[in-house]
Parts: sequence; structure tokens; C-alpha cells
Amino acid sequence: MPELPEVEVTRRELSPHLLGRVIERARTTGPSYFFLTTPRTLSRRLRGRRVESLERRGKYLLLGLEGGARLLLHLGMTGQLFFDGASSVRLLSSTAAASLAPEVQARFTPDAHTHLTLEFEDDGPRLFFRDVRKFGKVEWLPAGESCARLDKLGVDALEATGANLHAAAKKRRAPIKSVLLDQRVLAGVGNIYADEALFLAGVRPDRAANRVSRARCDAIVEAAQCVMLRSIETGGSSISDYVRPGGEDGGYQDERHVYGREGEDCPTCGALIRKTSVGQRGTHYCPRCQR
DNA sequence: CGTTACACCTGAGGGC
DNA sequence: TGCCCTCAGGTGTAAC
Repeated sequence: MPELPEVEVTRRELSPHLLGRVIERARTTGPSYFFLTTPRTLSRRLRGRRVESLERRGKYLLLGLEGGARLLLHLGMTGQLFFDGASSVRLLSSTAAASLAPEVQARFTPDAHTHLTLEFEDDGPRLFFRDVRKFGKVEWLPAGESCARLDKLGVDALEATGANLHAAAKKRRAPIKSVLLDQRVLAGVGNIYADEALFLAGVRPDRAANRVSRARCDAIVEAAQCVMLRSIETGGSSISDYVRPGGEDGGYQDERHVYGREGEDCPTCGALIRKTSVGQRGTHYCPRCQR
């Protein structure tokens, strides 16, 4: 679910309610591959730590703790980070949501998918990390240590230039979309914004990367930054699971040009938007605007 | 090395 | 109603 914009909105909205607070205890579900550090160890390490910073690298969040250790978080496909009091049908099982009147948004209560809960010494709002599919990740990084997952990330997509994309693209004949999704090239671009960027830049997603010119790479990166910045402004894309930390939906799902719009008219030329598969990912494009 | 296929996990939605 | 299939915003790994 979450790509750079959703992670950045989460970071911005978490920060003011997290920084300076002291973790009293952490509650977890049992060991699973969601926990790169075992839940036992994680709970022991987190207890009594003050939160000093919250940074984003690509789609990762790094919670900086007193003493220099960091907590690495990734939201995977269905991860949700939010506070006590958040209210949204996206935070409920479908059976629970179905029993509600459509306009009612029930307040979240911890369930089997809530893998990490942070409680604070100030008794203020708890922080929940819920993730139905468990593709998300939590890892304890000791002071002064990085990790392979972070070290291999390329330049953050918001800081990138067309030169960054072109340097990788000219060496590869994989589809340009696959290169755009490669986190070692630009960190943060995911399936929604890759499709949106290629649409705005007028480039077919399956075009061989080494046949995309420097000028086109410039246009693609510029378009990617444009849609991502706009998505951040609107609070990100809430299509199935993503919620903001207060429980609100983002707004960018209403501004998509092609993603999830197969069979609809292209907003530019009116041709029918098509859906295909590129690199095993659902891919949406306009057959007339994109060459 | 680059590329592809698949695995990880759960749930929603469509077809029959 | 139930069953079976496909699909989903991500990423790591194995095999060619």
C-alpha cells in the first residue's frame, strides 16, 4: 500500500505527537517474519527509551531513540501506523465494518493484526502498528549500526534527478517501469506513482529502459516528484488500507490519472485506459498518450 | 551481473 | 451460501 507519499504523510503527522515522549512498554504479537528482531528483544530494548527523531528513507521510517539506537519500520502492503482514538472502517475487520451503518466510523480497538503497540509514560495516546498481511517490518538497529536494507537504497525519489534514473536505465533492457520501481535506483517510488509518472511523462511502462532517452528520464523523474508532492499535500492515497495516523483517509485516490482506472477514459485524450502486467505488477496506461 | 518467477500472508471480490 | 480463483500499494531470494 504505502509508497513514499503515504510514508511521508505518516512521518509528518506522527512526529509532533511522538517526539520527546518516553516509551513505558511495548506490546507485541508472537514471533513472525514481521519481526526482524524478535518481539521479546524488541520489547526489552524499547522500554524506557525517549523518542528523539523520526526520519524517512524511501519507504522506511526510522525512529531515533535516546542513546542512538533506532527502530526501523516498513509498512509493507497493508501496514497502518496510528494513534489511540483513530476511527475508520479501514481499521476494522470487514465483518466488524459490515455490521456498522455506512456513515459510522467505529473507534479502533487492538486486534490480532495489531503487531506492535507503544505505551508511553505520559499516559497519552498509544501508537499502534497494524498490518493484516505482515509484509511490513520492524527491526531494532543498535546505536551506530545501519543495515543492509537501508544501505542498498538509492537516492530518495524526492531528491533525485533525471541523471540518476538515466544512469541506471541505459544499462538495462528491463521495462522502464521495473527500473523506476527498483529501490536501489530511486528510493520511494511504488506501483501507483510509477504508473502515474509514466503517464504524465508520456512513456509506455514496458519500453526497454535502455531505449528511454535522457530527456525522457528527466520528464519521468519530474513527473514522479510532481505527483508525489501533490499526493503528500492531499494526505496520500487511501485505496484499501492506508489511513493517516489520526484515522483520516488521504485524498490522492481521487486525483489518480490512470492507476486503477482501466476501462475509463484517459483524462487527456479520451482513449480507453488499459491494464496489463509489467514485471508481475498490475500496470495502467493510456495507449494513445504513452509511446 | 541482469532478469524473471515465486515466495511470504491475509482478505476481498467475482464467477459458478 | 459456499467454493475456488485471482488480485492487492512490497521486497527478498533462487534459478536461469
